[in-house]
Amino acid sequence: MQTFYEDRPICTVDAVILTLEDGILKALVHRRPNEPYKGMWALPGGYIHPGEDESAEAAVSRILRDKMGLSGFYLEQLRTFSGAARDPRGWSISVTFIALVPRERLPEEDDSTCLMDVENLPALAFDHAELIGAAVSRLRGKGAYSTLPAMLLPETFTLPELEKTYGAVLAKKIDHSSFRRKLMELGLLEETDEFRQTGKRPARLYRLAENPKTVDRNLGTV
Amino acid sequence: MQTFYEDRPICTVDAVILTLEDGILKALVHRRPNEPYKGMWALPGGYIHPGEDESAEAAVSRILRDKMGLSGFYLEQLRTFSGAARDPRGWSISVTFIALVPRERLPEEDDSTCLMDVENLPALAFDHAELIGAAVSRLRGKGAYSTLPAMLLPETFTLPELEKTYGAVLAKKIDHSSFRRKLMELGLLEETDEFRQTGKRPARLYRLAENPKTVDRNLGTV
DNA sequence: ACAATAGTGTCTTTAAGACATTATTCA
DNA sequence: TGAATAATGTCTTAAAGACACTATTGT
Repeated sequence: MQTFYEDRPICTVDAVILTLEDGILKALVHRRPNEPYKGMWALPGGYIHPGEDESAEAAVSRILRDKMGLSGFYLEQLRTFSGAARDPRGWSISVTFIALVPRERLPEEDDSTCLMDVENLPALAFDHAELIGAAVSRLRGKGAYSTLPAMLLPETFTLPELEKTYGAVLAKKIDHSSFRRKLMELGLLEETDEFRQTGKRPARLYRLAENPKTVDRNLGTV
Repeated sequence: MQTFYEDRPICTVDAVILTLEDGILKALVHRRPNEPYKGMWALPGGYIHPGEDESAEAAVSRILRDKMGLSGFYLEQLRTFSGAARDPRGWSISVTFIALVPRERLPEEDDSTCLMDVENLPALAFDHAELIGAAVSRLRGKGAYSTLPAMLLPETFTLPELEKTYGAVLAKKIDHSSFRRKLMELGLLEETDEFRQTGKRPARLYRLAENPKTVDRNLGTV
């Protein structure tokens, strides 16, 4: 019976869930409960269910919802990894996605779920370390020219928080004067009349303006 | 027997082959010789052959080589389209690629092969019009910040040719003074000591410097 | 000589970057 | 009142954009 499958690849989706914890960009991994790579850290993912899923996007949404109750987060297709070598079960395709989720919406860490510093990954199952690398590159590349990093924050946030987020994502120091200036000139933010106090002086809360996400100006200054 | 396949999607690759003809950005399409959509214009593509192909990239390379003798061109993964609705044969995945090929390396047009102006597409099979749209957006987006458009030209080219190419890809007028200045300052080009005469004064031929393809400065001025 | 195309020079505007200053809170 | 964090102002530098000019060819 297995032979009937030989000419159709195994089709899976995987998600690189990125978040920010203590100013560090981290990826969510879980211990694989089954073979292959049983017990190893791996990205959340699973088979596409043609009977159930409208598309690969729908498949990954279903899996993240069912496995960890996530919904309403930023999701974008990264790219598709494929080949005979990447999965011992056979020739496989993984349509891979990036999810950006604020830390507080992710589950707590336990024996089977962990947030790994993307700069310091252990050995992972399959080619999952490569997938995380590709996701981080994409986020860094787009980050300086879009409001993508803001997807790592809750709906409202202060400018210092946003600045720190860009700093962590782009791995560089942000000049807050130019940063604010650009955000304001481009109309990327919407002011709220609330404030949040983390340190001394309270900071105003903002939310993203609905309009565009990608801009033509570099938001991450050196 | 068909039933055994039900839980594995159909896996195909498709290529959006873009080229420049008479200053117009065009995509290569061919008439489908078989059902479904027999006789309709469609992108070149085909099934992944797990026994034969190392990866989806290898599959699309094989198909373009076998179907039209193409090799050694610029190829990059665009994204993966998937779902139950896009192919009447069943739930399918198309790993889609962009190929940039100089016009003279493509076959002549005939009854079954045609170059279509990407701004003016007829009805195409499957979701192929959408795939072309996505490819053009990607090229336009990356084009202003990389030497990607140069992949539409032969190995050596003149600066006026390159300028026209950027103009066609980005659909805007290029200021040749700034354009030259940026290319030179960034060291993107390598001078040859040959010239080509198309109009009056002969123009020097350049080739791309091997180094980087993506830069941090906007090469396409208004 | 002149039309046409290739290539250069220079000025203005705009964005980026650096850094100093003012403002508001808590202890 | 002073330490800490939030927010603004201003000057310098660099890139983008506009446009005029010079250079080299064929007719």
